[in-house]
Amino acid sequence: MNSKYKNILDVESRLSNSGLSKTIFRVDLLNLFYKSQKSLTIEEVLNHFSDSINKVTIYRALEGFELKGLVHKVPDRNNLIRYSLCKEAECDINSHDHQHGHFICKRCDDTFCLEEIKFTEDSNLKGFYVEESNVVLQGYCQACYID
Amino acid sequence: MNSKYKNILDVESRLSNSGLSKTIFRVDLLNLFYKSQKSLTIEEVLNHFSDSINKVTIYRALEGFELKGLVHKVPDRNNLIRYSLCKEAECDINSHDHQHGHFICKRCDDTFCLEEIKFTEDSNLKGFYVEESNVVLQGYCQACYID
DNA sequence: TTATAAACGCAACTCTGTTGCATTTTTTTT
DNA sequence: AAAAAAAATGCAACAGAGTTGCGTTTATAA
Repeated sequence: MNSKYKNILDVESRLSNSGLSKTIFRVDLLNLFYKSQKSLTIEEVLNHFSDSINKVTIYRALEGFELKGLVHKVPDRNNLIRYSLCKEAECDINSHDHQHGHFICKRCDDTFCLEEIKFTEDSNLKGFYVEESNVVLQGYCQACYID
Repeated sequence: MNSKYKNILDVESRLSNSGLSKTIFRVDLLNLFYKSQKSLTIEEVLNHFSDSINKVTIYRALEGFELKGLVHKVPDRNNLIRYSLCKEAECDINSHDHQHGHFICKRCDDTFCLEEIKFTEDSNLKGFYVEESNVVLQGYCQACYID
């Protein structure tokens, strides 16, 4: 059993367990996130499917994935909707729990999840009830940092 | 000399020192940020001026303010353009230097700057050249947290 | 296999933000 | 203080991301 096949199995069970239909497109879409291991905008998803999928379908699929705890929105330099895969241990249908950071590249505009960066909540924060925390770094990623 | 008058003087000199024209609108706009001490969207600015100012003028004024280091963009829950006042000590025409955090309320969608939250850069971050860092917290602000 | 529910595609639409250009206001120069 | 130059403003038209409604198709449950 190769890793690709295993991947698809995992993906299908994640969809089923979340109460989402296992359509060809949704399996491929979730697999795309697993394979690319990066955050994606709607446009990037559209390009990957060579415009064979309607953009509305993409918006709705990702909206559904987010609701079920499969993906989460990440900040985007151009204020676009951008999603990243959730860790199975952190999120589910009931709640998202993200403590990791994000890095936004100022040149390629990509957003990366940084699992090694954790922000520990300061419960002394007066007047704010904090549910999620998120560190956003900006700069240049390896590919774009040529001085 | 009351505080309001003093405020306007400061505002006018900040505009002049930045090489911006002291138009009635721009003085009022910068003053609005000083007085309200919160982040503002274009819509909120439009409402404040009761639509007497063209939206294009607001976009361009804030774009200019940002370029000169007077205001900075802050994350917005609805992916809108949202600005907050810069500290004089931190930013100028040459560069923005923000180390403070932001809190986004999930109910009123407001964004607050949290000066008490600092994120210290981790220079061990492999493969990323970090220029700016920003902590984004989400939850409920005091006004909206009614359990 | 049929009934029910979820997902999809299309078209039209809303909304935020942008661009070009003519006009006005501010600042600089003489 | 007047003229010239530069910056700011308003209008209209536009661009692009994201949304909504609805009829059709596909998947799931009975």
